[in-house]
Amino acid sequence: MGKLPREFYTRADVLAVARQLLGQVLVVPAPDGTRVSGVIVETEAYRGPQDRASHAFGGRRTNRTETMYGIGGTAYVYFVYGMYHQFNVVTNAAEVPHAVLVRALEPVEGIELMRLRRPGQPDASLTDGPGKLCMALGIDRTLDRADLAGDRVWIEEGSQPIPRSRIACGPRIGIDYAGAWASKPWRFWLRESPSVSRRRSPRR
DNA sequence: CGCAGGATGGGCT
DNA sequence: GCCCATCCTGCGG
Repeated sequence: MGKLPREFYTRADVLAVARQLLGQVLVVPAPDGTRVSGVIVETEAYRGPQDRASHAFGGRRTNRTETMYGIGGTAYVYFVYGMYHQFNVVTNAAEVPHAVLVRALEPVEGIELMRLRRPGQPDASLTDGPGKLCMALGIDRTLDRADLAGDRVWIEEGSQPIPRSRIACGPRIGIDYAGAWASKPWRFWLRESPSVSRRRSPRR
């Protein structure tokens, strides 16, 4: 399976990109060169500068948010809560700060290494959250601004197309401060996936 | 199972 | 000095 082409990311509709990232495969090579990967099963769209929940709300442009003003197909990785990282994909043209947060994966390759990186955790929670998947794949700020067309982190086409009926949507998580924007249904997930994040979405 | 509380540090007002 | 696009543990039912 090949890497998703630049044109996948540079499209103007960040909601479409967020939906269509479901089923694709996020890959990060381990230090020994082996692959650690997972199928993307949950995403959220962030549409700055209008979107109050976006770090780029109001056109805010700082050293951290500068990444989002790059061209679609760039990794935006930042640090939160003093101990976690979040992996996002920049979309749209340069200077348009849109991005998609990857919230959960279904582990595919490198599961042994994921277990070492997530000691004491059951397999079911190796990558079922945005901070967890970064730990499992070894994603940190050194990957901020990485080009997804490069060889440090990338996304490959999944093996099967995802029918629309398998995709669910709802409000984004952890952005209650964002007023009306907090209720927009810009979170997308694969309905039947056991790996979708648990927080505020109790299993069945 | 659910929920409360703590950890922990960079980013920005 | 306050705010987080979170996770984990421990405790109660």
